[in-house]
Parts: sequence; C-alpha cells; structure tokens
Amino acid sequence: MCQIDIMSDLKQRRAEEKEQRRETLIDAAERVFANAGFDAATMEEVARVARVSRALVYLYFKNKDELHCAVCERALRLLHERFLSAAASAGRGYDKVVALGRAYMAFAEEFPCYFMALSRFEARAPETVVEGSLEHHLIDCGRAVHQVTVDCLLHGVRDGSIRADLEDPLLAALSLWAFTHGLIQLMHSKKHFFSQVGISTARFAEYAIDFAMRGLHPRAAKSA
Amino acid sequence: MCQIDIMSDLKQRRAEEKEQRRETLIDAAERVFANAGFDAATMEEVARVARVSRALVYLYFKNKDELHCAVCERALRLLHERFLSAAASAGRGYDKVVALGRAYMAFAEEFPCYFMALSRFEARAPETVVEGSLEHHLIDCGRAVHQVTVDCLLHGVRDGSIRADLEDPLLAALSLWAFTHGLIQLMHSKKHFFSQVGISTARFAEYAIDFAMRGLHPRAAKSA
DNA sequence: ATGTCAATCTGACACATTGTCAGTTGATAG
DNA sequence: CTATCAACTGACAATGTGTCAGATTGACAT
Repeated sequence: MCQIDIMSDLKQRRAEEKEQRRETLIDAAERVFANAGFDAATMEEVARVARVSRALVYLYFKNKDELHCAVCERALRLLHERFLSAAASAGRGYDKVVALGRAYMAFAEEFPCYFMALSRFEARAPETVVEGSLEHHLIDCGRAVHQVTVDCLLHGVRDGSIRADLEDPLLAALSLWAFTHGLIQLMHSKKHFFSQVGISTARFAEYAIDFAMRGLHPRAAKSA
Repeated sequence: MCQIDIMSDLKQRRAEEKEQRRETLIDAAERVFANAGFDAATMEEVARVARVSRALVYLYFKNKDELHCAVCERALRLLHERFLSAAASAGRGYDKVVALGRAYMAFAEEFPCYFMALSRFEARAPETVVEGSLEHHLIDCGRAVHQVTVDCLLHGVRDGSIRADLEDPLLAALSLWAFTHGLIQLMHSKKHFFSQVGISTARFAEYAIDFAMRGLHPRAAKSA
C-alpha cells in the first residue's frame, strides 16, 4: 500500500513536471509564431527559445501542426472564459449576444497570435480527424465556446429580446460565429485597405455588429 | 520602320509565349495544390506536373507565395464573372444580393481549390504590400468583386427592396462578404461536425442567407 | 555509497525542400 | 556562318524535418 502510494506520488509529480514542460514549449511556440509568423516559424527556433534540443520538441509534439493545435487549444480556452464573462456582463439575451461579439473582437485585438492561430485552423482543409488526437479535443473546446452563444440566444428568446422563431439556436450561433470570425479576419488582413479608403476599423466593427444583430431582432420586417 | 515592326512582332510573340508558359505553370500549381493541399505542395511537384525544371518556376514566380497569389488572382477573376452573372440574374436589388451569396457558395463548391486559396489569403497576416507586386494587383481584383455587391446594394436601395439607411454601402458590402466567406469557411472546415450533429450544409446555407439578409430588410424592427 | 532502472533529454544522421547561379540550348539578326 | 539574346537547366549551398541510438538524470533498493 505504502509502496503503491509512493509510486503514484512519484508518478504524479513526474506527470506534473511533464505537463509544465509541455506548457513551456507552447509558451515558446507562441512567442515564435507571433514573432516570425506561422509559415516562417521553425521547430529549431521554438526549441532555441525554450532552451531545449529540437528533438525534445518532437517528443512532446508530433510536428509543427500539433504544436499549432496546442496553441489553438489555449486560445479556445481563453476565449471560452472571455465569453462566459461577457455573457454574465449583460442582462437581456440580446445584449449578451452583442457582448459576445465585442468580446471576440477584443480577444482578437488583445491576442493577435491566438486569433491568427484560430483563423489558420479554420482555413484548413477538412482532414479526417483522428479519434483521440489533440485536434479532436480542439473540436470539443470549440463546441463549448459555441454553447455559450446558444445559451445566450435561448436566454434572449425567453426574455423576449430575441425573435422566437430562431428554429435551431445552434444554427444561429454558428451563423453569428461565422459572421464575427469573417469580420475580424477581414479587418485584420485588410488593415491597409481600410486605412487607405478612410474607414476606421472601430466604425466598421460597430456597423457590422449592428448589421448582424438585425438577424435577431424580435419584430423583423416581413417584406422582401 | 519595317525593321521595327518585325522587332515588335517578335517581341510580341515572345511575350505571348511567355504568358502562355506562365498560365501553364499556374495550371500545374492549381492541380498540385488541389491534390496535395497547400502546405504539402512543393515547387518540385509543380515543376514536375508542368514538365519543366524547378528553376524555371522560380524564373516566373519568386516563390510559393507568389504562385499562391497567382492562383488567387485567377480565382478572383472567375468569381467576378460569376458575381456579374448572378447580379444580372435577378430583378430587384435585394434578390441580386441573395444571388451573390448563392453564387459565392456555388463557386466554393465548384472550385474548392480556388476557395481554399482565397481563404488562405484572407487568413494571412497583414504584411505591408509592395506597390507593383502581384499581391497589390490582387487587392484591385478584390475591389472589383466588392464593387459588384455595392452596385447591387445601391440598386436595391433605389428600388426600395433594401433599407435606405444603409449609410455606406461599402460597409454593408464588406459585412456581407465577411459573413458569406466566414460561413463557407465554417461549412467547409467543419463538414464532419455538421454531419455528426445531423445538420445538412444546404439547410445551414439557407438559414444563414436568411439570417444575413435580415440586415437589409427595409422595415427592420426598432426594438432592442 | 553504489548499482540499476526508467524516464527525460540530446547529438547527429539521412533525407527533403528551397533559392540561386553559372552555363547550355535554340531561335534569330547580321 | 557566327554573334546575340532570352529561355531554360543541372547542380550546389543552405536550411529545415523527423528519427534514433545513446547520454544524462534522479529515485530507489541493497
């Protein structure tokens, strides 16, 4: 018994250290990705920043892609927190949803590296996802994020601030996600275009949020 | 005079042949990108498919990124044509805009390689664009595509099928683009998720179009 | 203290890809 | 016939990837 306890104690400590090492590597990866950009980043540089050998990085992550997924997972966890805070910050469902949109925008501005990682992930071809893989876990994280939106939508339908004929709130949540994500991506990649044409990104953001939210207004027009 | 004419004749032929060679290389790049995916594609393979030496590819394109831009340019040209057709296919401005949305979706389904190329382009970090570069030209192509949407929106405002208080139609056009692009990207990258949850992509597409178009309805609710 | 065992970590190797350059080829003008 | 010029290629150096045998470390039994 005692022996087993000691064993499992040791094992646990080892596991914790291993986890910490893993986090350190992701820290390094973030810094390198943010600094050099995704394509230009090399495993060599990640290892150098983490002050370990390159081979060690491969021991923790199969390849650059898996490292990318690890960064995305962090991003989604953080975004999930932000979403929960945002949802709690407003009273009516409608206002909660607006808060979510703003939260995503603030998130993208505060952590451009995270947003770029997610953006990159969403632009990938739909590979067949292996069951136990890190990528599969990512999908669950994404689901949790979407669930926050779904809950806010349902809340809004109940309190009457959002139209009741939404059909499936998941469809609405995904639509909103697609909209917001596309929006930030556009604002981010076309920065120069905006400044050139004289559009302030803040104004565009406000405009687009208003635009999107019209899809949720309770008494939408029947016309057209 | 005659000498000059012959000279220019030769020069012109040379230029045409060069242009044709260029197109051949882009053909090859498309096939390779579509087949192997962007990251896995190599210049070697592109050269092999085009049946030239790898060095030649570098003579026509500075690197893989410029080849990518060339594919994007083709994509945008084709999309522009589709947009013009779509806009012409409907009477009222509102219906024109719906047709644009469907056209983009059809385009993405018909030419997944082109959509992926564009998607990738939009997910890039906002590098400073060099003046005469191919990338700079791409931006003009994109502008032409957006202009079609702007024209349809203005048409709709005039014929009363679209709300008159759009403010800047360019903001609305960009919002719609961001929405539609984000949407297709989501449908594309989360295919498995959709089939897993039992959502038909066609249904989602219809839902999202309806959702987006609510932002244009003439008599939108004042509430919220 | 010392051997040993398992886990962590590294140096180095084989291979793939990139970007470049000197130099070959082939058509055309003189 | 040969000089010229653009199109094109083979080969090289540099850089990055993924893997493996083995070095290093630290906890434990003796």
